[in-house]
Amino acid sequence: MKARTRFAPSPTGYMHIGNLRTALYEYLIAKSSGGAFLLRIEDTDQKRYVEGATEIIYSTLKTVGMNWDEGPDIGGNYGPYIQSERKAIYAEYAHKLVELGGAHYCFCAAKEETEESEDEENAIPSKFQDPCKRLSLEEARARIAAGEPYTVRQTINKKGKSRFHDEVYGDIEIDYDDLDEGVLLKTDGFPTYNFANVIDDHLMAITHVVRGNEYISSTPKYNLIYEAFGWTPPVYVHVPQVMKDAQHKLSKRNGDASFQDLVAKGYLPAAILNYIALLGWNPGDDREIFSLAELEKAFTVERLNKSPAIFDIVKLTWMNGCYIRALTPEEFHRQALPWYAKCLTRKLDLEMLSRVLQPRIETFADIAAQTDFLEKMPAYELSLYENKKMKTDPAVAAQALKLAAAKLPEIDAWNNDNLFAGLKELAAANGLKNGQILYPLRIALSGKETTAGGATEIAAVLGKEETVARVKAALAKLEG
RNA sequence: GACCCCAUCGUCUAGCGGUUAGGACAUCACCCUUUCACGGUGGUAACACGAGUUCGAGUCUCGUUGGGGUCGCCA
Repeated sequence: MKARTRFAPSPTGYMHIGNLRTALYEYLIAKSSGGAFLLRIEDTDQKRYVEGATEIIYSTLKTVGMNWDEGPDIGGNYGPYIQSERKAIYAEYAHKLVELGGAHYCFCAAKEETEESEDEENAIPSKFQDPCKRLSLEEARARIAAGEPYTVRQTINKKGKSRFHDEVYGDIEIDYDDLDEGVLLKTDGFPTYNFANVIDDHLMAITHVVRGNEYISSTPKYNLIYEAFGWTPPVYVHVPQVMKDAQHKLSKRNGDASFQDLVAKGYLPAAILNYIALLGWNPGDDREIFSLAELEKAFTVERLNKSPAIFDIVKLTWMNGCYIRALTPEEFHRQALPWYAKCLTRKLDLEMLSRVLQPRIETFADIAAQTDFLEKMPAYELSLYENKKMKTDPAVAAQALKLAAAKLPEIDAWNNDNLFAGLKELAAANGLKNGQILYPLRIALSGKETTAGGATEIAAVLGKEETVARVKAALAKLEG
């Protein structure tokens, strides 16, 4: 069976990780069955609309390669795909639902927005009992005709248990008495999510509804609407939350990273996508590295998990390192260039630098910390030359650097292999261990005990002139 | 508060009645090595608790505890 799924975000700002993961599962369900993945913009709350949010949604999906088959920008046979353009459709179905007995007109004033009072947490919400339910249809229509503002509110008269099946959570049973008669069509004529999602999913022939498990409790209400219209509900796939820690879910309000933030921090879109796929899903074997195409092949809803998963930036970082190392050297260099531009102005052998950095960094943001000494030689203590393992101290360093200062200008083909061979030879000729010459040289060139790359690699990146200058400066410091 | 959901190493997870409870990240040790990193080897580390069912329970049932969610003219 070819599945039709939809990603239906509301344009309220950035794209958060949990959202993207939901989109991914929707995409995978559709694609693994040879079906269609569509994009629908849920902008029925004009108060929350954020300028540019739709573009973020488009660009995020495109960046990770999740292309949609139908959507606001490309159209399709079930449009329009922006809810604000479907207002008339919802009104039509809302009135029809009233006639079918699944809803009623309501003239109650909107519930006032509760101030953030200190006892808000202690307040016990009670089920709303709508007095308008007793109004006759004629009476209600007369008031509407008279221009009175109204809403369409769901009518729930059923008794007993509502049951539905969820692909992840299994069979769920909720008492009809526990369901709220929520507003379906607002005073402004826009539908609420509770109504629009049912109408659209049916009209757009959606077969699988994938959404956060916070919707489990209200799913029976949606089923009642499907039922009233005589429609078949979709297959439900409720997915667990993506958490920041055991208590809090990942959210922008807590300052948690969005997809855009992660990319800006030097994470590769493919790595982010791979990581979040595994937050709540696993292939059943030990594989962890998946491209989107590979996920399409391996994905099945049966292997979706039902417990919440904590987003672990440390593991994402490791995975990003895997993706960075898997890049071709040319591609790595191309992607590193803008990061170099941010922190380096000196003339350096950047291609050599890329070769040094690629196996050592986990995110592109690591570049700055790994290269700061290249830009400007930092101040350092003479005691840095003291190293037991390398058998060096300031005296050995002075001797080694003096030899190096004489040797380095003679090296013409300035590359790592030549430098290393030359200095190794120099050490042997003078009865020194490799480390006794290379370790002091690194200090002289970097002012650091440890660096990405060895002494000769740093020299290769710095170039002959700067290398010789730094060695001379170090000698002066040692003898000073 | 009512209702719903969840519960294996610190984290992501495998496990679908019989396992020395496996893998990955992190962490520790060692090896490799011009330091670092990569890579390799090995170690520490988990079935929330209590009853039941069963010859046998991480796996099934019930309860307890803990956590999350819903109860908006937000989605």
